[in-house]
Amino acid sequence: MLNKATVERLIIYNRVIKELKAQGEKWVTSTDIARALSKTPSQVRRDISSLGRKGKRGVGYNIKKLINDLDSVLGLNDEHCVALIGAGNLGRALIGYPGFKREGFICRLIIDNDPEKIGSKISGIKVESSEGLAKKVARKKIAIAVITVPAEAAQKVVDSAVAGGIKELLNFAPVKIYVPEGVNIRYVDLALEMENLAYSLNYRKKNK
Amino acid sequence: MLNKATVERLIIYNRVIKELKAQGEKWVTSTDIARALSKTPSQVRRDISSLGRKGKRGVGYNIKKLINDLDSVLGLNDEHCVALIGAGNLGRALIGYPGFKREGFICRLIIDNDPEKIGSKISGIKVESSEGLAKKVARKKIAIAVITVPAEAAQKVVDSAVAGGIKELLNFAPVKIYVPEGVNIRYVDLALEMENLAYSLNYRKKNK
DNA sequence: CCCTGTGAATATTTTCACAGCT
DNA sequence: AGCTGTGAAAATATTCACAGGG
Repeated sequence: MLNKATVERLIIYNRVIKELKAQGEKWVTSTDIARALSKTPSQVRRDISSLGRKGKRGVGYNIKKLINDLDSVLGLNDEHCVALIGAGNLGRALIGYPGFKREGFICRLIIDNDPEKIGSKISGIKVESSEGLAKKVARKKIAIAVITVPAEAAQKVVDSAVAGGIKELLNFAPVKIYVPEGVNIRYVDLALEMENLAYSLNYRKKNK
Repeated sequence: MLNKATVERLIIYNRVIKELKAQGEKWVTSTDIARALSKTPSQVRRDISSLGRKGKRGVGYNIKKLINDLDSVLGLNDEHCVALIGAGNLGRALIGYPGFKREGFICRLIIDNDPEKIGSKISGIKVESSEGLAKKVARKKIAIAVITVPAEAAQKVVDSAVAGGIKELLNFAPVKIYVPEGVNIRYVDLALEMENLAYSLNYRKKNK
């Protein structure tokens, strides 16, 4: 298991290299990648060597082979079934996001408890209530749940999703969620991002 | 300047403690906070002591004073003027997000180049084109820009925003943005989040 | 000669462990 | 007795620097 920071960097390397491939490049060096990302070449080499891939000394990495390895390690060769839990503005924005489908994430289930939304369709998928969520998730073999419900509803829907067998979650609700050992939950917290900016703004002001 | 990881934790401590305050608590210990966040008490104490605040040995921290210090260090006592650049689904979701205003972030400028949107109002603010963006930003004394334009437009609007004096940006476009020394840009990258989940899903599958 | 792969060195972050105040 | 504040230790992460293959 690679560490979190390494995986995040590998994902970005993969993007950059795919960009180069699209431009017709065949080889890339650690220095090229590093420059595109404001990292050190040494770190790029360390990260790539953790994949086991061997570059050619004096030349660099073969782009095609490197992308193969990256896609394979990162799990981007298969499609992944996703459930969207919470069909508000944010949820709808995510589903409509072009990178979503392109990278192999297929939304197969949309859940919302607003009676006005239940039964309507979003991007061709019918909105269902959270009644029997665990079963719905299991039946559709959902692998990833994206949580965009209000904070107070989040723990409950996560519990149901986990009961339905989901082990990978992306949570947008600004609240700490407890999951059993072995379940992976990532947080995207917009207020937290904004507050980070407020901190550095404030720091700047105080130390002017 | 506190390090990034410490600031992120302090922001969360602040939330947890405000919650406790709302429940009528007057004192909190490092262990209480740690438990709510799955961190170690030792780390909580280190983080809080980096604020300079002194707790009471044998008792813990006075919640009211601690919140004061946190709000003051984190810059949450003042309001911050925000520009939303890109008024698509995601941008509109952000502006409508309740935590946004509550935490003191006021949207004062909305930019979009879709002719259908220009002149219309979102949350009471008129949508303007990106023409003369630097001046618009400077005139309204915007401190923070939230970038939700498509990837290919992102670098350009960031350049204008920075030319207009903005030093704090939150970027949702899935592309590396170059900013001058001294400008702070944070990334929220939904595809990256999803790909992280794909990695651990894949890892799980391979090592079953 | 150029660039990788990697041991060793360095830097950073987290945790331990305990003295000391209330 | 209980919990903080903090040196010191441990664990992690990053960078240096160079041997060695193409």
